[in-house]
Amino acid sequence: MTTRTIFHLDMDAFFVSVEELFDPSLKGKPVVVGGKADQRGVVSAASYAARKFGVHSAMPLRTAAKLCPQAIFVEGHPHRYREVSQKVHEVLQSFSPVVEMASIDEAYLDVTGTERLHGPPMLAAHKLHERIKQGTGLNCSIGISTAKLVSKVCSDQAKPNGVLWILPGAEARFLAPLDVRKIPGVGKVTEANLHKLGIRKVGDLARLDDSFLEERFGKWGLALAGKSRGLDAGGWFDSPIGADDAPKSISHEHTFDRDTADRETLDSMLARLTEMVARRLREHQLFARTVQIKIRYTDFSTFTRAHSLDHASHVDTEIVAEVRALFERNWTGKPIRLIGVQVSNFERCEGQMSLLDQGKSERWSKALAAADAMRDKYGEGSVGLASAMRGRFRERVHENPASLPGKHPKKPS
DNA sequence: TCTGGGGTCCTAGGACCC
DNA sequence: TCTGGGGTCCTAGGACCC
Repeated sequence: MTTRTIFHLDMDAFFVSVEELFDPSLKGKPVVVGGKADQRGVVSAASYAARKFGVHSAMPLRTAAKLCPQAIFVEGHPHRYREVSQKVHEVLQSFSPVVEMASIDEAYLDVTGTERLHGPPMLAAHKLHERIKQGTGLNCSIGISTAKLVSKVCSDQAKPNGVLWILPGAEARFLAPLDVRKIPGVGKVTEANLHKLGIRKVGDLARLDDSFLEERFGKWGLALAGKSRGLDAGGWFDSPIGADDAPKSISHEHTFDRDTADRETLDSMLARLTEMVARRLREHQLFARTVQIKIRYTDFSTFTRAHSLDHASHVDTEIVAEVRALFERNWTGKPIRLIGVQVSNFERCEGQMSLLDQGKSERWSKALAAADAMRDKYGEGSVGLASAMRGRFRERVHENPASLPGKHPKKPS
C-alpha cells in the first residue's frame, strides 16, 4: 500500500465569518452566534475577539453575556451557512474527486497521486487555500498528513488561516507532546479517566500496552492506542474518504422558552416535530421502522422511549400515532423542558405492503407530496396536521394578537 | 454558569432463536 | 433435578462531535 496524502480543511470561525460576509461592520468585534443574550441556549460560534473574553462554543448564552457584555449576539442564519458550505464543497470537488464533507465547515480530501496536477502537498494546500478564499471570501486552515486523524489534529494546530504538514513517519512525534484531549473522540469524561491513570499527554498514551488500554476502556481503548501513534484505528477514522453518506437517524427536538405541562402545547409540538421528521424521510426516500421520543424535565433528567413498527413508514399520521402513544405511556405529567422526535432503522423499500396498503399509501404519497410542495412555496407553517396547526395559531396569537384575522380590536388609524 | 439541536458510535441487558 | 453458547434484534443510556 502506498502512503496516502490526506488533507483536512476546516473553515475558520465559520458561522461568525459568514455573518461578517453579510454585515462587514461586525469585523473585528466580539460576535456571538447562537441567540439573544438572555435566551435559553448555548453559543454556536464566537469570534476571535469574543474568545479573548473566555467565550467559547457550547457555553450557555447567559454566561457568555456575563463574560462579555459588549458582545454582539446574533441568532444566526443556518440557510446561509448551508449555502456557503455548498460552495466550499464545489471548490473542493473541482480540486480533487475524493472529497468528504465531515460537517458543515470541514472536509477531508484524499489527494494521493495528484502531484503532477497540483505539485507537492504544501504547494497544493496553498493553491486550495487560495481557491477557497476566491470562491467564498473566507479563510480556512488545512492539515496534511498520511492519516485522517492526524490531519484533523493538524488543521486545528494550524488555526487560524494556516497550513501544517506532518511528514510521513513523523506522526507520533507530532502528537506526543499534545494533551490527550486533542485526540478527536477524547472528551471531558475520557480525559478525566485518563488523568486518573496519570496519562496527560498523547505520548504517555502511546507508551502504554494495547492490552492495558483494552482492559480499561474496551474496544475503544484499543482504538485509542492506535490513535495515539497516528493511525486511523477504529471506528469512523478507519473508513475511506467519501464512503456512505446515507443518514442513520433523523430527529427534531425543541426546548421551550419556559417549561410547560400544558397538554395542548406539548401535543402540537409533538405533531410539528413529527411532520418535520417525516418530511425529511420523504426527501431522502427513506422509510423508518423505529420511532423514538425524548423528554427532558425541569431538573434536566432526560428519558428516551422507542418502539419499532411492524412495517417501515414515512407517513405523518402513522408516525405521529406512535409518537403520541409513547408520550402517553411515559409522561409523568411534570413540566417539560424539551421534547424530541427521532426515527431510525431505515429501509429504502417499496416492499412488503399488502395490495390494500399499497393503494392507501399511494394516495397518501400524493397527498403528502402536495403538502410538501405547499410548504416549499408558502413556508413551513402553511400546511399541517390539525393539532400542529392549533398550536401554531396559539403561538401566533401569543406573539402578536393583531396577526389573527377577526377577533381583535381595530388598529387605531 | 444553568445547560441547543442535529447527528454518530458504543455498551449492555433481555428476548428470542437455533 | 438447575442450566450451554452464539447470533441478532430491540431498547435505554451515554460519550462525543460540530
